[in-house]
Amino acid sequence: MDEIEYDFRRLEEKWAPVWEAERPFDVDDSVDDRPHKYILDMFPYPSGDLHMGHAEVYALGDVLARYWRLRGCRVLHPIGWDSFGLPAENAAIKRGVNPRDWTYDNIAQQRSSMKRYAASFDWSRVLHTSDPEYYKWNQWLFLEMFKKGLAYRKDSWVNWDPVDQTVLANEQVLPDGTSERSGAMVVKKKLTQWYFRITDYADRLLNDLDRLEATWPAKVLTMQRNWIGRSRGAEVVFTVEGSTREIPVFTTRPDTLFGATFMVVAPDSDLASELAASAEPAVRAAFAEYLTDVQKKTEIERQDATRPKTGVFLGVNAINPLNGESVPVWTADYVLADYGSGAIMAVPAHDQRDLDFARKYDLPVRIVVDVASDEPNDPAASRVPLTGDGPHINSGPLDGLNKADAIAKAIEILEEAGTGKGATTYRLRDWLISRQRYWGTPIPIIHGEDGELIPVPADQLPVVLPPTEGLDLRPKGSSPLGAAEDWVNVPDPRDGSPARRDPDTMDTFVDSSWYFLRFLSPNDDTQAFDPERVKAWAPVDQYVGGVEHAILHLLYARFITKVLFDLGHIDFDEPFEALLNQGMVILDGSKMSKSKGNIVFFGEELDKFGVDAVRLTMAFAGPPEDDIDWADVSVTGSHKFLARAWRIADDVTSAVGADPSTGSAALRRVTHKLLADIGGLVESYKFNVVVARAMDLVNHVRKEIDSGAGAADAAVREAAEVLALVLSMFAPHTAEDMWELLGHEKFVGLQTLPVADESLLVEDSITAIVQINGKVKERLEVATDITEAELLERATALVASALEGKTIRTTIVRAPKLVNIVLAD
RNA sequence: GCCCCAAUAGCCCAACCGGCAGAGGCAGACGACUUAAAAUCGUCACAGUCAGGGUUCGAAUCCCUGUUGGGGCACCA
Repeated sequence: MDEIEYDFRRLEEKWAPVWEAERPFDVDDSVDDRPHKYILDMFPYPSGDLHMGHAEVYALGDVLARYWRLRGCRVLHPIGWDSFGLPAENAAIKRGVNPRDWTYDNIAQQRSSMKRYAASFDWSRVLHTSDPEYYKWNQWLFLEMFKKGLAYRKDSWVNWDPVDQTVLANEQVLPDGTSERSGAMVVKKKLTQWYFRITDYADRLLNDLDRLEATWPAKVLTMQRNWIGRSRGAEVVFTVEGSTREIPVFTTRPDTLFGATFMVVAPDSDLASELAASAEPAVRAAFAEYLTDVQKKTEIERQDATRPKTGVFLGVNAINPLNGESVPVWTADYVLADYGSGAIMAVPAHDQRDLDFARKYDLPVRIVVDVASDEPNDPAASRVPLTGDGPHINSGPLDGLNKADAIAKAIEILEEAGTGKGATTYRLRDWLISRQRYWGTPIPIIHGEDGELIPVPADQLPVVLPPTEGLDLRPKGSSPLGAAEDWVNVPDPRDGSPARRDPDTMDTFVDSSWYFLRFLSPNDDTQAFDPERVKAWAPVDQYVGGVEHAILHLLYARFITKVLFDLGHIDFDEPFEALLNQGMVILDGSKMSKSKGNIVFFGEELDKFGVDAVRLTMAFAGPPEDDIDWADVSVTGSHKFLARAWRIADDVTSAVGADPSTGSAALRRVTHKLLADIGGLVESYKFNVVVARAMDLVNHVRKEIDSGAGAADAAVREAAEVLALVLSMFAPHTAEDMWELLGHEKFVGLQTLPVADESLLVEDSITAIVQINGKVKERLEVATDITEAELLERATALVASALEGKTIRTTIVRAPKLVNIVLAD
């Protein structure tokens, strides 16, 4: 008797070298008419070794990649590294090593862990965003955008991280006002920086989310919609009294123009300074003092909506273009300089913030919408503004109209008079992409002595980072590259006169916003991506990654895709057809962290239970989007199941090709039911259910072998083969070995899943239930094609005693499953 | 404060269109094998679906209210 037992170490050592040598999952550029599927897992950042979060995402992504291969598709499943970024640089500074060495050492470690984990990646097309061969095309992309005016410089208030000593994009500042990277409280600084004009794409980025409704998580769609934050309304131009100076305001409620009793300008806006400058000295002093106060406030203080309103009168009045009324102009920090025009008309009767301010400074409150209510409607007394709908009053031409009609009418009047127009604004701001740090893609711009911005000529790309030798990488508020004299001083491409390179590097989110295209032709040194390959593979059919990128990375990738579409480089404008966000791996109800000491180590889990058991556990723990509490799952249980499955393949004694129709029909039904259901289950991400069904099949086969048809039955072989195929998605070593035990040639992962035989699924009898008043009373075996009349007759006969003396009010018959007899009371 | 999602056995989770609450696993009890243990194999038990109301012949499933947990947004005019 064969004494070999299931031993995950033996299987890993047996199969890893075979896959490494034969590369079954590499995809070449040959033409192939199978359907193509591009399955992409978010590529990792190389900080240390892989952790349990990686273990989850790469297990689940691989289930999908391997599933589509079993379905006969040609699958592209690449991997690479998002290897530029601050952590590398900070770690390098701390340890005195080169950020490049630190990064590539970590990549080497992660790469070997990833290979051990046996995800079916195409290892022939690995890319690292920190390779000049990659970032050359990042620079190309930047210049494409620069030429179209989509990359530009402006002087503005920016988010400054005082720890990392660099600017941050709005998306990198957390709601509490801290930096998502360093955790430091972000401060505002006025600096000239590079931006991408993402706001030009706000409408499309918002509207196109509708197309992703069925295939992206609702949560991500909501977050993106909130982030873009479109508001429709009107721009209304007020004029400063006794001057020609104009104050444009944005409002969503132009219908309440007659209720505007004052105006508010953001204190940190240019407009406020200008207005104050021409005011009398007392006002100037008061403004200066207020501005200083405001700028001392942290973001978190400023954003606290419950904070009492403060402000200063600017000493001027402005004329309401609709009714000619003169209203005072104030400045207050509840108005933001960088939203709308940085100024508002205040309608205290119908807006909470304006009402709070009016009450504080005793400004008039005028009701212009007659909101129906039983309570007395007096916002000035109740402190509650009237935000409902109703006929307008005190509003001249708008009187009697409801909200929607009054808004339309107000815009019409403004447009006719040339004092305003319908307008839309967004919460989304332009994407600030320059960073004052070393380890990133150099911005390929040369600053001429005359201040001109000159693109680095295409034949001089890439602009390669200078060596770190002699550079001080410590954060100091300006890019370390500026000190690399040999690098930064270059001849002006126009005439050879002295010029300087732009010393900043790009936000690493630029790198990751198009990497999915580079995977299609990673070694092409003539272009960023090959249009033929793009046509064959893109867009990505299935993207898999963490919800932490719900806004940042996904919004940027969508934006860049639309830019590339507009520039004619690609013919689609959404990068990711479907998105799966996996949850986190946690421990004992909380996030794993070094400081809490509650960490499960990736390598240790693999050592203890084996790669296959860990991967299977990731899939089996629950719905993929839920968090997995490692304390709640049993990797041992997974291991036991795999051993049980493997032994079945070992037990099979029938020959390859044995005709299953001669075998156990009951077992065949279970096997084929799984085959029939597996597609729907995997495609709706119910991997845990697939595993449960595979366990069920194992239980049935075991029973059949031990106390049924026996190991030689052909249906047992059929079930074992299906098991090997299904398990290849979760447990590649075990499945490959089972496939071999069953007498087949490698590779199980390149096989096609058999189609379910429908005729085996048809049951000829079923258990019908008999209810009285909706309560189950009896069960009976009936033919599946029983008629309603016959079913009712048999059911009635069965419960005859219970019906005695009762009046039947009605009967519900759902043949062949159910009869419900409803009695009159 | 506003919006969204969830709640099923001791635990993790299933349940197609409203039709017998249970597919699977963990933990548990018992048995077989064993000198014994582990491994293995087998058997068993356990909830009426967060609470309350409604619709329906019939509700875990649909509707309303609330509780708890999670997430998002939050001075964006």
